[in-house]
Amino acid sequence: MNNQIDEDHMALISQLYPGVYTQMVPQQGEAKPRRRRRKNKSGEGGGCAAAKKRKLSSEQVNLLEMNFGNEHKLESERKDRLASELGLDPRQVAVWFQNRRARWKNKKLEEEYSTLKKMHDNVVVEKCRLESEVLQLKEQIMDAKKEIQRLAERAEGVSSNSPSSSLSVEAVEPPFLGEFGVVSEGYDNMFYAAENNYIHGMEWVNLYL
DNA sequence: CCAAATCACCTTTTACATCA
DNA sequence: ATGATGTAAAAGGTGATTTG
Repeated sequence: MNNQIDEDHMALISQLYPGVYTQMVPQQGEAKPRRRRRKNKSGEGGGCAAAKKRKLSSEQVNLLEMNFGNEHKLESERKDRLASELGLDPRQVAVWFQNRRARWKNKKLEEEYSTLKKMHDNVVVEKCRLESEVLQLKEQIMDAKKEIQRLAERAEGVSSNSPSSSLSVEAVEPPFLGEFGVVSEGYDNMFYAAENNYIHGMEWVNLYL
């Protein structure tokens, strides 16, 4: 791949002549505020030997990770011990732990969010299921109502001289259908709307599972 | 000292452009 | 036309600094 000199060269060109190539790159994503990169203060060509030393070795990181696994907090005694063990400045160890804690917390939050989202999605699915169940039950009630009506009419026809026809719809309906009667006035549209949208709603939800 | 935000730099990936 | 190569920009990762 590219060597360091080439990369520095590229970086320098893009820094000194922003826009030389950018015009060729078409829109695509749209809107991209980007932090411009500043080069080393010690001048581009030079080596600026000392103050660099980025990137810890994998051995160092492994040991740090092990310690972080045991305990996220870092008492100064452990910090100093770790630092000498790793050949690092205690300050570096402290910074590493700070960054690690912050990034661990972020990760944790993301996991928590995705768990909650899954739970929410499941609740939405369950809600749809219950709504369709309500529709089904409502239909059963209507059928039962019709049946009662039918039986009442038949009974009326057979014994019209009977003084007390306890099978009249009015006599049976109030205690049982009363609250549904109220519901059917105001909420019918909602339920039917739910029925009409039911399949679409479910499919939409499934996209997120 | 800590958490949170941000910076600075490095590496990798992506999207094009150019060339053989 | 097509695969290889070069390049800028974007995205991702991480050590370090600043701020409250």
